[in-house]
Amino acid sequence: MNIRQLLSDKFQAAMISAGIPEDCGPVVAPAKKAGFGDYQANGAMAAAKRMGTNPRELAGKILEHLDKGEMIEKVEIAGPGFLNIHLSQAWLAEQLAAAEKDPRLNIAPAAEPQTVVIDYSHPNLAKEMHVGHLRSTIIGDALARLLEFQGHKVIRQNHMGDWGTQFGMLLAHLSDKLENSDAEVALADLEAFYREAKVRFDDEEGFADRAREYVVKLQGGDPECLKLWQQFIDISISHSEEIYEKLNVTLKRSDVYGESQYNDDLPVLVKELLDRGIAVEDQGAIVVFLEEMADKEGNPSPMIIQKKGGGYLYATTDLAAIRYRANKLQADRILYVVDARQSLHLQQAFTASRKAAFLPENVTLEHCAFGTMMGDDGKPFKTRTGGTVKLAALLDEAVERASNLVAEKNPDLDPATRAEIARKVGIGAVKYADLSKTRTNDYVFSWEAMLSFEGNTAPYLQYAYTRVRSIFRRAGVEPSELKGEIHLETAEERTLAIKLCQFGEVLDQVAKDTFPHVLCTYLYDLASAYMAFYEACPVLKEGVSEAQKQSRLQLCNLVARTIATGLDLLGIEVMEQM
RNA sequence: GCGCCCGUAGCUCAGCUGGAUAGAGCAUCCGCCUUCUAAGCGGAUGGUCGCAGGUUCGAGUCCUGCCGGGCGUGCCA
Repeated sequence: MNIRQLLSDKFQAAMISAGIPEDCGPVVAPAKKAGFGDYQANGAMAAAKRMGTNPRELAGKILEHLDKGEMIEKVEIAGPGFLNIHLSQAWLAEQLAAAEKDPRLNIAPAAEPQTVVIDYSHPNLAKEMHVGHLRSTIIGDALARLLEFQGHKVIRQNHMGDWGTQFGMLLAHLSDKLENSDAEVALADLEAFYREAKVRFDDEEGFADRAREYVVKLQGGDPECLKLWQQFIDISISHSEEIYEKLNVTLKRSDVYGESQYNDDLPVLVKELLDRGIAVEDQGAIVVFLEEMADKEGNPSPMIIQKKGGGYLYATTDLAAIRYRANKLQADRILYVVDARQSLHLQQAFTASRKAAFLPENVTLEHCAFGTMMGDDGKPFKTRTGGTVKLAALLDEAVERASNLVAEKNPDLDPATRAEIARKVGIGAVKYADLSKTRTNDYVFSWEAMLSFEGNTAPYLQYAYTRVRSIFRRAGVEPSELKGEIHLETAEERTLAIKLCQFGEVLDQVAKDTFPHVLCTYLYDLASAYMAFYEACPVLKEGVSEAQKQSRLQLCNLVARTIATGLDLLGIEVMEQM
């Protein structure tokens, strides 16, 4: 259920009946301030300007043609031509009752389900996952969950960096190591392994040459070499899986479709582009010149797809991936949850793939860009010594910090429960801190802010959830036993009711714009509205009638379910107590 | 040089297709626990929305120019 859409349709229809051109939108939005109704329609003023008439009069005319239905209680004209919409109390209560009965909270699955490919996480197998992979993994996973909930077919693509010249050095080193141990042991610490290989590559006589031989052998499909490489891949993926597990991320081994998968297609693709005249040789390299992205002087933007020496680049792989996703995977929509700094490269890949007609025109390519994670000092997030922060260490620290706080707030919990709560709170805090910021901006990673548990944080939402659950425990009632109508008597109940009813339109918006922070803001507003309700509207206390109690318990339950569902779509867990 | 992004309260951030008096949280100050978890609630303080023009009934939002910061920019990913 999408209130905004329903109102937009109604007002659009009224505007057309009133003789207003169809391309004048109704501009419906939730009311900006208390006292301006629940929603407002601001389209009359722009329309009046277009038509050269008086906006207030036009607003009145729209009202004459408006079908208020069951939904709208009244509409008032205000100021220069604002239409302040008051929703019907009975209608709101009906919607809540429907949500209460519906496992999906009255959220209908998408009318036209799409196949959505989401490219996210993409760790580099030569290195352990570090903070650089965090945002893509968290944001991508949230989008995957949300689109899936909406009924779309989501295909996760973990475009792992499992190929490239650095593998020569790694395989040469691994080959030596395997004389004394097995791969599992040799690769227990990927970072150390990488460093050792790098040192040998730089310093050891003859090693660099061997590394280069391995590259050639690997690319030539040498079985021994492929076997080594496969072991490397398997163990590296296991490392990533541990992180995904800790992070509560849905990526599985079967979602891995690494760069190497496109190897066979690269020469084919380059040849095809050359044959079709889309790519040309220039200074020894094969280049696609994109006039579509030309600069002021008209110089086309160059995209190299094959190096002078014959090697391929990630641009080549990206083109192959687009073709694969659009055609083999039959995607309607392809999302790239990739660092904003790669914006130009992706634009080039998108433009080139259009130019080459690698995908049907109606298939969209969307760069869901995100900014850099910064430290408290405003510089890219690093360890004290300037090193890369490993994700495993970061997550452990989050849980440990949360554990200390849980122990402080609630010392009576048994150790096992405490550990479980600390895990959910710590991981949730890290994820929520990231998801709640506009993804395109850089963001400051601060333990203090995310674990202060105050304001717009995961623990605040989790706490709101436990408050509801606590009421049910105390009442000795199961949500399924609730009965009677929902009454919206106080201002707090009404505010809460409207918030609850807005869940659907928020999900629609996030699905469309791919900005998870919009969902976070919504959940925070909902939790805040619940906290206010909690203070003002007793549920189990003396003097509360049975009917009122039943009504309020239903509101409580809807809050809990909406928060739990919303957080679940963000990949964050809730708990019964904290 | 060119391109993209950012600049909103002391700090961290919202502000949706241009709309009514620019909003939260943190910090600071003042209140609220014998009753549903105070990881909470209510209130106060705090902003020439980087600067200057322009578009119009109306600009934090759109356009132009400048200032400041970040990132990217032909053979890494």
